[in-house]
Amino acid sequence: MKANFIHTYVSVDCVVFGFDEGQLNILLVQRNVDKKGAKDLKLPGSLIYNEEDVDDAANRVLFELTGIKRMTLKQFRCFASPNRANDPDDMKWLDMAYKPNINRLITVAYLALCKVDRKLNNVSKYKLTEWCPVNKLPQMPFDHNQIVKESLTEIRTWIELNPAIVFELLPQKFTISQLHKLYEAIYNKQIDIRNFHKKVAAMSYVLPLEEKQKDVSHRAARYFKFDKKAYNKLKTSI
Amino acid sequence: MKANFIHTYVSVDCVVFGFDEGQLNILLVQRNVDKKGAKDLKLPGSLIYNEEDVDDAANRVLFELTGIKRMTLKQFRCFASPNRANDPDDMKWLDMAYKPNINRLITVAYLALCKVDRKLNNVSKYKLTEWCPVNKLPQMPFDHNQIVKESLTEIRTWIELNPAIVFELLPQKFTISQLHKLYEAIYNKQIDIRNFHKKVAAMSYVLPLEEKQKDVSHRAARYFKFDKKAYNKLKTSI
DNA sequence: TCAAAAGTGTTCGATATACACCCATGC
DNA sequence: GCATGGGTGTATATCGAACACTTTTGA
Repeated sequence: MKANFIHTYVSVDCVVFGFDEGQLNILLVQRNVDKKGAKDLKLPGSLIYNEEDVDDAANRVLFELTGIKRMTLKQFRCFASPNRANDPDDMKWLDMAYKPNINRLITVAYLALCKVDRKLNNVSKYKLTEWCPVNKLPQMPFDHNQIVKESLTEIRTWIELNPAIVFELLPQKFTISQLHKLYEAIYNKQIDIRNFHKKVAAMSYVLPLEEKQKDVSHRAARYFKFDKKAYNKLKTSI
Repeated sequence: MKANFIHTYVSVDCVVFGFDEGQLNILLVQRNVDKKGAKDLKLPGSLIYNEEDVDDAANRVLFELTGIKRMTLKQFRCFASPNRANDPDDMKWLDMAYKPNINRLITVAYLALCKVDRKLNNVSKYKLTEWCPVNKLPQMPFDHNQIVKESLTEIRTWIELNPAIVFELLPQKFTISQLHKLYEAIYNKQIDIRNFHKKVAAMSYVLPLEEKQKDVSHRAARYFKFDKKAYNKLKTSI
C-alpha cells in the first residue's frame, strides 16, 4: 500500500493569450521531434526544478519564451490524469527532451497575457513559436487541447474579478474600438457600441489622450490609456 | 541541469466547510504524533496513488473522512513552495505516516462542502476529527493556515459562479433565517433581512414548504427546500 | 404581557439594455 | 461624393440599498 504513493514529475504549462486583428490568439511552440508533415505544436511548458515553486517555473518558462520578466499570469488548475502522458509519441518526446522513464507527469496550468506590440525575444530553447487563433487550434500533445479549452472560461472569470487585466492585452495607447473588439472576442458575443462607450466613460481609470490615429481613411479615433494608479486607488477604496 | 528536474511527491489537502450555529467551520484531523499539550490538528489530506488523478484522491480522502461518497468539491490551487515541508516536526511526521526521505512535497488544495446534519462516519484512518470555527483556527503544520486563508476568498467566488452550492451547507429543509446567517458568515458582513427575503423569493428554485418549525418559543419559521431540477433548468436556459 | 424571532413594502439611485443617426477622413 | 469606421443620447427595465413595524408563539 505505501509503495503505491507515487513519485512523480511535475510540470507547468502556460496558455499565453494575445489579441490581434480582432482575434484572441494563443502562443504555441514547436516540439523538438522531427515529425514530417504535421506541425506538432504544443503549449510552452517545462518540468519544475528542485528548488523551484510552480509560480517561479511558470515565470521562467514565460521569460524563456518571450524575454519578458514579469508577465501577468495566474495559476488555474492542476491536470493529473494518470493517462495524460500515455501516448507513445508523447512518451518518446519526454524521453528526449527531459529524461527517460518519466512514468507519470502532472502539470499545473497557467494563464498569461501578452501585449501584441511586445517584441518577443525567445531564448535559444524554442526553435519556433507561433500565434494561433483560439478557434483554429491544431491537435496538440498531452491534454493541451483540454487545457486551452478550460483556459477560455477561466479568462472570463479572471476579468470579472479583475477588470484591469484586459489592458495587458492591448498596447499602451489603444482606441475604444480595439477595447471593444477585445471584449467581444473574450465573451464571444456582440456588444452594443454606444453602451460600450458609456461603460468606458464610466471607468475613471481609462483616460482619453490628445493623440488620435493618423493616416486612416476614415475619421481618426482617439487614443486612450489605462491609468494603473487610478485603478489601484479606486480598488483599495472599495 | 537535467538532473535538476525534481521527482516529487504530490498530495491533496481538503478544506471541508460546514455551517452550524451561525458559524462557518472547517473539519480538521489530528496528526498521529503524540505531542503533549498542543492538539496538533491539520487539514485532512493524503499523498496520491500511482494510478490516481488528484480529483480522485480528494474524493478518497473525503470518503475516508466522512463516509460520504460524492461530496461537492472543487480544486482551487496547487501549493508548491520548496520550503513548505521543511519544518522538522513535519518532516518527521511524513517519515512516519508515509515513507522516509520525502524530499519535496507539493499539494493540490480542494474546497469541499458538508451539510451539518450529515452523520460523519470516518473510516479507521482518522482517530480524531474536529469541526473548528474559521475564526478560531489553531496553528497548523505545513502551509495549512495559508491554504485555509485562501479557501475563504475562494468559496465566495465559487458561490458567485454557482449560487446553488450554498445549499450543500444547509439541511434539506431550512429556514430563511438559516440561509441568511449562512450568507452573512460567508461574506462576513450583515445583510438586510427584508432585502434578503425579496432575494430568496426571486429564486425560483427555492421552494416554500407547508411545514414549519415546532416547539420554538417564538413565531415558527417556514421551511424551504432547494429544487435542483428547477435550478438546472434555469441555468441551462441562460 | 413580555421576550424573541418571523415576516412584510416602498422609495431611490445606479446600472444594464435597446435603439439610429451624423461626423471626419482619404480616396 | 462616397465608403469607412468614429462617435454620440434617450428612454426603459432591472437590480441593489436603505429603512421600521406588526405577527406569532411559548414562557
